[in-house]
Amino acid sequence: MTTFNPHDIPSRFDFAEAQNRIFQMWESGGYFEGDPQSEKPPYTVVIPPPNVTGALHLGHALNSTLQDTLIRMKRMQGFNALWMPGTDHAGIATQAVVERRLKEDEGKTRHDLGREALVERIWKWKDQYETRILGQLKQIGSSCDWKRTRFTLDDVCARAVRHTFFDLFQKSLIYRGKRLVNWDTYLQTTVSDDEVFSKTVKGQFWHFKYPVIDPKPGEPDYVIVATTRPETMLGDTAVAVHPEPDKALDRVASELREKLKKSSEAEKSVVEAQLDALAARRELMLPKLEQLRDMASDGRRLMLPLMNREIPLVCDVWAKPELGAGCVKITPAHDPNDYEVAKRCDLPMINIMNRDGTLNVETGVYAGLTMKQARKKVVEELDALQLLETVEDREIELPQSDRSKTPIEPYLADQWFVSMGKLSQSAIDAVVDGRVSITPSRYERGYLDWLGEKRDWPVSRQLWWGHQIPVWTKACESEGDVQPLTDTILSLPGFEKTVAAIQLEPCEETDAAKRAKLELPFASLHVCVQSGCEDFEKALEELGLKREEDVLDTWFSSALWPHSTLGWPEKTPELACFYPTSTLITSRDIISLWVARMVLMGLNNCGEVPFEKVYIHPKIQDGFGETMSKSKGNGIDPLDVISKFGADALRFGMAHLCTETQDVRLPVQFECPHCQHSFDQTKKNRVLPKVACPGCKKEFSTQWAETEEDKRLEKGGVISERFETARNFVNKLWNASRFAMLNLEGYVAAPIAEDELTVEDRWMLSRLTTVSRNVTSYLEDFKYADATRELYEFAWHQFCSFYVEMLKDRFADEEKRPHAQRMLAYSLDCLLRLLHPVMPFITEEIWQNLARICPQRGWDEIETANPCLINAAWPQLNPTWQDDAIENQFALYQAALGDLREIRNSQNIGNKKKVKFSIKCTADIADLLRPLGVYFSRMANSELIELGPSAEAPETSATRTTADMEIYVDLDGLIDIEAEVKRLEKEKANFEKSISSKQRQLANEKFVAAKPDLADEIRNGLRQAESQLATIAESLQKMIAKL
RNA sequence: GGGCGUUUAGCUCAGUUGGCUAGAGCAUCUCGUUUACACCGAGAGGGUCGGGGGUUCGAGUCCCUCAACGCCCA
Repeated sequence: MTTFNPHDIPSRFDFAEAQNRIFQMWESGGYFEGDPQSEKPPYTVVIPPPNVTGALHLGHALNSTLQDTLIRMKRMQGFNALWMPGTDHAGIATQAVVERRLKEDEGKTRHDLGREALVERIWKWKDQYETRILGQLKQIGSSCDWKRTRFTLDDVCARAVRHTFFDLFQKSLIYRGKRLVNWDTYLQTTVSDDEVFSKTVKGQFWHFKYPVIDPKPGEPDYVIVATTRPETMLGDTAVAVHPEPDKALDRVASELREKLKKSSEAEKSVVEAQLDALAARRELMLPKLEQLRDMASDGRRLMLPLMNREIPLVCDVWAKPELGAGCVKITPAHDPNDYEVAKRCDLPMINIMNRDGTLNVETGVYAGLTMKQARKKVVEELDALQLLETVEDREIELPQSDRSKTPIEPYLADQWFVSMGKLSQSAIDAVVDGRVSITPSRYERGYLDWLGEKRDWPVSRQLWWGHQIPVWTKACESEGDVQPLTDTILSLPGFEKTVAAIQLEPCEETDAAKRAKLELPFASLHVCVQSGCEDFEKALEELGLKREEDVLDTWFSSALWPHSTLGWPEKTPELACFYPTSTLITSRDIISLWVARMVLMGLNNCGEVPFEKVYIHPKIQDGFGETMSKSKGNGIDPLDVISKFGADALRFGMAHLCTETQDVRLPVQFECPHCQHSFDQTKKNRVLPKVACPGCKKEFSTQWAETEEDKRLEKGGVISERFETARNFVNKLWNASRFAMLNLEGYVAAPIAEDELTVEDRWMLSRLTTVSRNVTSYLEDFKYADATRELYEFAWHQFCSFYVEMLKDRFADEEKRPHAQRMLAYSLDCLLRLLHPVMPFITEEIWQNLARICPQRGWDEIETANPCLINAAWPQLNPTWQDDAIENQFALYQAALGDLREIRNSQNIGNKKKVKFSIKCTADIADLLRPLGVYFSRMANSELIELGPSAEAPETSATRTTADMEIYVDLDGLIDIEAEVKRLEKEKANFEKSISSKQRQLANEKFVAAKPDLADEIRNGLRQAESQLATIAESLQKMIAKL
């Protein structure tokens, strides 16, 4: 072992060198590992698995920092801590990225490649990004149990998914049915609602006439319907009118009147005009609307043009009497609202579209046309038939797929659903009765509301990347086929209830004749097979059953994450030890998508909630309040921040900004790679392929660089100066420790003698006690910003600025030195422990350096320091050290020092010039100040000449008055009278302001009566302030006389 | 359209149950290299708390309202 010389410690912490070394030391030492056999109480956190779509950004860095801080504290507190890492296969997102690349690079679609080859490519992508993501997490310092890293599509998770699916299938909580889904015709898949965004585009509103069949006298020959999508009329199965047009119009009118009451002046006229129009419409239209209603009730039918299909006129509340002609065409298979109408009115649903977005055989001569072509043809032909009434221009909301950026078509498809009634209720109960708590509690409501809807969860996705649904299906042409097939399956070798489960799905079309016409089977037989029964699967296939091609929604596997990662359904020691987990830390946008589903799946599969606490952390925004994302160009890579400021600074900065109510706003800067100059990103420059540095004028490239020329430029970093404060703090801590080690030479371990404790020692112990208690409870309550603020203030402005400064004098004194060294070692030791969860690297580095100089430390009992800080004990100081009297005593000294320094500054006295000063105060105060008097010299280069009631102001002096004392600084030959007059005048004004405010309050009889105690306090304060003002006025007089 | 949140110093944020002159970091200005640290030290200037109204002896804090911004759900 080389000898350790503290003089060799550099004045900067070389984080780039240290981080990897320290991380490897932790990892190889097994410190990250949770031990299922441990006697210690478990504490478990599962990571929200990042998507393997791409690299991590600062939002992940925040998320990881918070989890790591918590798990590190718990580990130090003696828990058997486990932070379970992993990544998510992210179904559609990942497949879309790889498909897009395939298209761009090779001009191929997934169909050119085939399922197997595409999935293979996605695995390659996954491996590449997973490595990168896990690397990023490690760089941040995440103390996950990396050996347990899981992936939502790996074998362990796959078994859990299959087991869950089988269980739900068997309980009939999974079923197949037809539903209207968001269909992406480009990716040929359904997309979930949250993957759909609306775009406002200019469109048209066509009004068509549908002839009435056999109108009675007085009835119109046709009704008028309006649509923004004419081609859908091919699938119309009804026209609806409102059942109570009168009441409906009344309701609209009363809503408008409500709105009018709330309207600002500007809006009022608009609303009034709407009301007038409504009244006029009522006058004109109501009889016609009522007539239509009566026709519908009477069973009048319409002839759907072009298709020449008879369709009914029905009554339904979806029709809006306040709009158009009051009639609405119903296309159940291609509009969500119409779909609901069809269910209410028992209407047929005609699917007119193929999977690729072209029209199908149901449309007859239109089959094969695209939607766009069909629209043109339909309009032209209706026009030719003189059935086109009018066309209006109108802005329409067009739903688009977030993934492919193409329009969404509502589409009726076979889908697997999870029945949510019971499952949702179990998750609602868990939060209501407090088995799961959500912090901040305001997020509970969204969770409960969402679950309360109990909408069934469509889980099939027409993708290739994911868990393929483990169901084999065969259609039974007739009723007679069902039993034999069932019997055959039941008699297959290996059939057991634990291996396979059967569901019979009768055809929705109950009319046998119609089924025959549409070539529909009588029923479908579904067999769900457990994992590990390949032979049985084969046997099914030999019977002609085909496996479902769809895969499961990615959230299905994520929902199992807390128990699937621990090996469920096997009864593993891990599951027994670490489930339920302790805390989940995540962001608010996936509370319903993920958190709620984990709760209900955890309850279903394990009978216990998956976690006790959920902490929802803020979101990261840029300086403009916009969410960061790579696609906007304002995204910051955590690695850029780490390479510039270090992982500890990134972490500290993140935690420091993590307050309860606010999102984190982080102004984003470019950093010039040529001159390191950094400058703000603007909405303009953040999307450019290259940017010129305003400092050195040289250009650098950005993530948008595409041309070879641009790519040749050096790439500029994207960072935020928000982390400077944290970096400075790291440096401060580093140097304070360096100083400590430089002064710990000759340290001899021994218990700290209480009778040797000085006032400042006891102050430090009191502070340490309070700070460690506060930091502990802040972190337990997820108040990260409060915890870091407390640590920052304490470490910098108390430990460094006062305690360490004061120790300098004591180190110089051979006699006092050993005690001072023990105190310093002890308090630094404690500070390092407290800071470790937030700043693990630098604290570990200092800890190990410190151990080389003082391997044994302690208070009354001396112990050999733990080899690593990562699993050293969390500080638990003796609460009796907390001492208000000592802290007040110290505050007196700090107040006097502050005044001294201010006088020196305002008098422009150079640091090297020593001044003399006196303090006039009571004998009691003097006793309190005396032990600290010696430090005025070091801290303000000032010598305390006299202290006590008899102190007097020298002939030429500057004066400062506090509640407890008057400070006279002897400025013989130095005084700047004008400056002193100015300062005193300002001081006087302040006091006058304060006095008059107090007087005003005391003159308020009601206040004095209501709060006598507070009034007394103010009265005292007033007396003091008045006496101080008198002193100031006197000094001011004297000064003015000298002018 | 509904819900939640935010608006405090040039910037990023604190501000407990309403109560004495509203705090911090960065930035700015002044002074300063004394045995850790210029990624440092000392000090100063700077805000009437988004607008309006109300409750109260007293409002950044409670209530109403308007406005802007952000997120979630329709």
